[in-house]
Parts: sequence; structure tokens; C-alpha cells
Amino acid sequence: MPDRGSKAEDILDAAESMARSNGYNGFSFRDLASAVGIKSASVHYHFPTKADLGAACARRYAERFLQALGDPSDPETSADVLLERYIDAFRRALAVDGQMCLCGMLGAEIDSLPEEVAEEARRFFELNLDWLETATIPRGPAAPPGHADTRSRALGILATLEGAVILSRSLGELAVFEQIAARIRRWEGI
Amino acid sequence: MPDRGSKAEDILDAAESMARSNGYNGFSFRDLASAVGIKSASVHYHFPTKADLGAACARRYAERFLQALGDPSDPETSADVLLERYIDAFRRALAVDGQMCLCGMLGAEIDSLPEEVAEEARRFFELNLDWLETATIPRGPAAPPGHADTRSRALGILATLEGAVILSRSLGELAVFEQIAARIRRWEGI
DNA sequence: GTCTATAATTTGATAGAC
DNA sequence: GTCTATCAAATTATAGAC
Repeated sequence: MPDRGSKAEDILDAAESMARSNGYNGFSFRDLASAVGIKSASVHYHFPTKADLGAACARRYAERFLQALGDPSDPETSADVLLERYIDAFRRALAVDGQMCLCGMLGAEIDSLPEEVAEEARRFFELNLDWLETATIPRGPAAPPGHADTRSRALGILATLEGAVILSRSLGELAVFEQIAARIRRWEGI
Repeated sequence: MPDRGSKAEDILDAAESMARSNGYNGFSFRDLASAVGIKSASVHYHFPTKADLGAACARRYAERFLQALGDPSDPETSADVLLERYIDAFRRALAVDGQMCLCGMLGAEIDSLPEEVAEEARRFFELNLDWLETATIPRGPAAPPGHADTRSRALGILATLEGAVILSRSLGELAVFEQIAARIRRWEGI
């Protein structure tokens, strides 16, 4: 990962923003260059190909996303709080930036992505599912026996939140996301 | 809508397929032309601009989608059957074509779409929500009093299914969709 | 309706000077 | 590291012949 505040990071910032708004096929090296204040040839110095850039961008996004979620197996943190933290990660994408989850966008476009970029998008989803499975496992001294439903529950939460961002943005109503999030919470607390 | 079997319809077929795989920004008039066996200039004869084509394509998709769903207020059809029919509409997109729901894709890309195309995507979502709200209203002689939750339920179902298609395609596992669909069914039958 | 030809612009990418 | 200059290809779109 490039240094904080470096030009390479500026480029990744711009790429992330544009990919989250317009998709991987919706921005060019020249768009990035003018956003960062350099020429497109200089962008190629930092990232030889667009596939390199896309993969680096998705990898950084996934890293930060997971880092913001914290440790899902921390016994100090209840499953309810973890779920709320997870919902909040998607709410931020929508409310703060008004944009898609990067990997939700890449997931939709997956057929048209260079393999290296598609690979990072898949990895994002798998890491998210792992996190959710761990976070929603019954915990504490009085924990009931674990059940095989944990995986399908994780899939349901992830799919619903990705869809909620799309729907909320399309309809232009932030409240749509909140209504859907409220439903997820009501799926009960384990 | 163009005549069945006409060249304009062939173009719409190709455009729908490519947009559902690669997104609106992921195909060109030349791609379409070669798929249909004509030249790109001839595509412009049928659809002057790409925005015209995109809007027509999304409109036809929405029309067919809603038509396949049938009447959600038919008193002969139970809410369970209607929900199953709805899930099946998304399953078909995924299982038969291996592609996205067109409007799920357009919804993700909404920021970068020409206004006429974005408008059709929004309309698809609104029609779907209307259908779902009607389909999930309590019915029959012993119907309980309607509750205000119908809207949020419709949002939840639509978002979850759009997300399920993305996730299922990204992970390359059809079973992912089925697991999520099974969860929706278990949200109970009203 | 479909073609050839072409315009005007944009794209990802490279060579080489500084 | 960034630039100018440039390339080859692709893009949306139009003009005009058939």
C-alpha cells in the first residue's frame, strides 16, 4: 500500500471515488489525472495498467473496510453491537460519500473486470462473510449450541445491505436504507 | 416497443444481454452491430443515440418483468405463491442467463447514466415496490388489519434479491442465491 | 434499412526529454 | 516523478450512396 499522503494515494482516492460513482468502466486515466492535478502519463508511472490500479484500489478498500469493523470475536462486544457496526459501515458509504460500496459496484460489473480486479472483489465478499459469521455466532457463558444457519445469515445480511445501497441511491432517499437496516436488526439478535 | 422478431428487437436483445453482463458503459454500438450482423451505422438508424437505446432497453425489460409477475391483487393467489413467483423472477435472471437483473446493474451505475436511462431504472424499482406492497398485503376473509410495515417489507425483499444476484454471481455459486431466497421466505408469510 | 466513409473525441498505453 | 508528444484503437455519431 502506498504511503499516506503520497501521490499514489491521491490517485487511489480519486479512482475509488470515481469507481464508486461510475463503475470501473466509467472513468479514465485522464479523468484521474485531472482530478489529482497531473498528466495521464504520470498516472501510468504509479500504476502501469488500469487493471493494476483497479486491483490496488479494491484491495485498499477491503483492508480499510475490514479494519473499521474491528475484531468480530472480541468477547467484550455483543453480537448486537457488532451488527450495528456492520450496518454503519454501509451507511457511511451511502450517507457520507453518497456513493456505492466499491465492491458492490465491482460485483455488479464482475463479468467485465480484468481478472485481478474481479479477484479482489470476490476476496472482499469472502472476508465480509467470514467477519459476519464470526460476529453472529452465539457468545458468552450462556451461549446456545451453534447452528448451521450462520452462513446463510451472513449471506443474507451482506446481500441485503449491498442491495439497500443500490436501492437507496437509485430512489434518492436515504431513508430507504434506514428502513431496510431496521428490518435486518429485527431478524433478531444472534 | 418494436415488433417481435424485428431487427430493432434483435438489437434490444443484444443490448440487454451485454448491459446485464458488462453494464451500460461496458458495450458499444459496434459490439451490438456485430452481434446482430449489421454495421454500427445501422444501429443508429433504429436508435439514434445510446441513451435512446438504453432507455428503450430498460423500459422493455421492466414491462416484461412486471408482466411475468402477473396480477398481485388476484384474490385467487396466495401471498406465499406471489412471493415465490417474485423470487423466481430473479432466479431466472441468474440461473437461465447467468446475468444481473438489468435494473440492478443500472441502479449501481445510476450516477453515470443519461437521465432518460436513469429514469427508467427508477421506474422499474417503483413498479416493483408497488407490486410487492400489493402482493404482501394481508388478504382473504380473515385478513388481519393492514399495517404500515408493508412498504419496508417490499424494500427489504427487493434489496435482498438484487444483492443476492450480485453476491451469487460474484462468488460463482448459484446456491448462494437459494440460501438467501430461503431466508426471505422465512420472514413469514404475510 | 443497410451500407461505406468519415468526422471528432476519447481511450489505454509508450517513448523519451527533463 | 512529471512532462510533451504520440500512437493505435475504440468510441458515439453523421452524411450520403444504394
